[in-house]
Amino acid sequence: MLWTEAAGPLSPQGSACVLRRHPLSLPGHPVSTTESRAFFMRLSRYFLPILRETPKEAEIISHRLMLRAGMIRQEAAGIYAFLPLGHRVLQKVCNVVREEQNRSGAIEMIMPTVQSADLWRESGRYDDYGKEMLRIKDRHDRDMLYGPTNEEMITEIFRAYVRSYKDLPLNLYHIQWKFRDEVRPRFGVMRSREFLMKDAYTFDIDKEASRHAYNKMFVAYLRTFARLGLKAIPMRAESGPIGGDMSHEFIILASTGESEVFCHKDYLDFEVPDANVDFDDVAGLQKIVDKWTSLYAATSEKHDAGEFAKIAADRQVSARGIEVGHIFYFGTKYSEPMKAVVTAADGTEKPVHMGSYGIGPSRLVAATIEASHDDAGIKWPEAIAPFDVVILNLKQGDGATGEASEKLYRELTAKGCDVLYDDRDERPGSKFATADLIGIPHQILVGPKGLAEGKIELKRRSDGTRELVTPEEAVARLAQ
RNA sequence: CGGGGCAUAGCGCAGCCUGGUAGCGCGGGAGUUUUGGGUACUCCAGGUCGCAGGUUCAAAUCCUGCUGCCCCGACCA
Repeated sequence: MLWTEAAGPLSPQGSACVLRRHPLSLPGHPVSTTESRAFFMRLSRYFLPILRETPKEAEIISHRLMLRAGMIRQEAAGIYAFLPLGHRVLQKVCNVVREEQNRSGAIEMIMPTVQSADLWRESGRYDDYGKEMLRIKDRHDRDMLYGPTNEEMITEIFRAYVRSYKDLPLNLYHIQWKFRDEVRPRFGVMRSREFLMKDAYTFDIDKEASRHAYNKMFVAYLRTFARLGLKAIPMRAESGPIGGDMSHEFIILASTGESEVFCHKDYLDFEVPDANVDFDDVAGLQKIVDKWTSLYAATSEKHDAGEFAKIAADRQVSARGIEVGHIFYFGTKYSEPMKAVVTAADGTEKPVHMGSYGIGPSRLVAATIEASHDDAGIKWPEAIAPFDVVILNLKQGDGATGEASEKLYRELTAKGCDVLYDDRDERPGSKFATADLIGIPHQILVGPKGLAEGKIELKRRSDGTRELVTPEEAVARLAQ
C-alpha cells in the first residue's frame, strides 16, 4: 500500500535504487484489508503535518515553507528530521545527483559517519579543524569524531588497495550525512549542523590528469543543477580549509541568497552540455569548462569592482546567491602525509593528485525553494517534486468525483506518474491551499461541476494556468 | 564567540509591570451546516506556565542559577 510507493523516489531512471518492500515486511504495521484502497497514495492516509501558521523561529522563506509543508522537523539546533514529503524531495535530489555522477564515470560507495581520530592525526587536521568538528569518545575512551568530511578516510581506503598508475584515474563518491558544529546554525536545512552531502574524490597520476577529472566534475555539476531546474554559475573560489588552487563554487541566484555575487549576464543563457557529452574527450571537456569560466563571476569575497565595471552595464548582474556546490583540486595535500602513492610508468613511486567535489542535497532542497516559490507556497521543479501530480477530489463522498479521481489515479500511475490523491474530507478551499503549499507541479481538480460536462480542470502550479479538459486528455498530457 | 531576545495547550499569542481559580485564535475530537479558494455555529478534550532553588499565607507573575531555542555580527557546504 502506501509504503510500497512511498519507499523512495519513483522517477524512472532512479527506480533502481528503490527498495520495493512488501508491506508485510514492515513489523508493527498491519496490512489493510480494504483491498480496493491498496496502492493509492491517499493524503488521508499519508503523514503530512501541514502547519497553517508560520512557526516563529523560521526566518527565511524556504525554512518557513518547509516547516509549513510538513517536510522537516527540527530536533535540535541545526539538526532536522526529514518527514515523508521532505524525504521524497531529498531522495529525488539525490537521484539526479547520483545519475549525473555515474554518467561522468564516478563510482558510488558509502563511508561511515563516525571516524577514528587517528586517521585525522595522520593528515594533521585533527588539531587544525577546530570546534566545528564534533569529537566523541567511545566506551574504550578512544578518540572518535563525527565526520565533517572524508578526505582522510577515502585516502586511507585508496592507499590500502591501489598500487599502480594503471588503476588510475579513479573517482569514488558517496552521499552521506555529515556534521559540522557550526557556531550558529540557521536558515533551517540551508545551514544546518547535520547535512547530507555528496562528496566525490578523484585520484590521478599528475596534475594534468587531475585537471581532466576536475573538468568531468565541473560538467557533471552543470548538468546536475540544470536538471534540478536551477541556474548555477561557477565562480572562482577560495579553496577553504582543505587547501588547493583549482577551485569553483557553484552559485544559484536567489533574492534571499546569503551572500552577494557578481557576474556577467551571459552566463544565464549559456548552454548546458547535453546527456551525450563525452566525458573521456579531454579537449572537448576543457572547451566547455573554458567557456563556462570565460566571463566574470565572483562572490563578494573575491569581487573585483574594477573588473566588474568593464562589463557593459546592461550585462552586469549583481545579485544574491546561494552556494550549492564546491569543487576543488588539492594535489598531494593528503596523499603525501598519508602515503597514498602509486608506481608510475617509469617505476618510481608518486603521491597521487586528488580533488574533492561536494554537493549538498539537503541544502539544495532549501535552495530550490528560495529560487522557486510564491505567496501560496512552494513551486517544485518537476525533477524533484515529491509527486508529479496531485488529484483533488473537490467533493469527497460524491460517488462520481471519487470514481473519476481513482480512475485518473490508476491511469496516471500506470503511465509512470507519481500521484498523490487528496481524498481528505476537506473543503475545496483547504485542498487548494494545501496543494499550492506543497507545490506539486500539476493539480487535477475533480469537481461535480466540471464532471457534469465530462471535464476536469488541469492546473499548473508554476504559472497558475488552468484549463478544462477531459480526463483522457489530462492523462495524455501529464504522461507526456 | 561578542551583542540582543524568547521559553505559557500541537501552532501563533495574551496574561507577568501591580503575586490571589491559566486565557484567546488556529489546529484536534463529536455534531449540525456548508460544498470550486482555508464555511458558520454548538459542544468537548488538551497546560506539573522550560528546569532547579529562593522570597511569600499564596508565584506563570518577584529574585537567583541552569538549560533550550531564535535574531544581529564574526564564521561556514
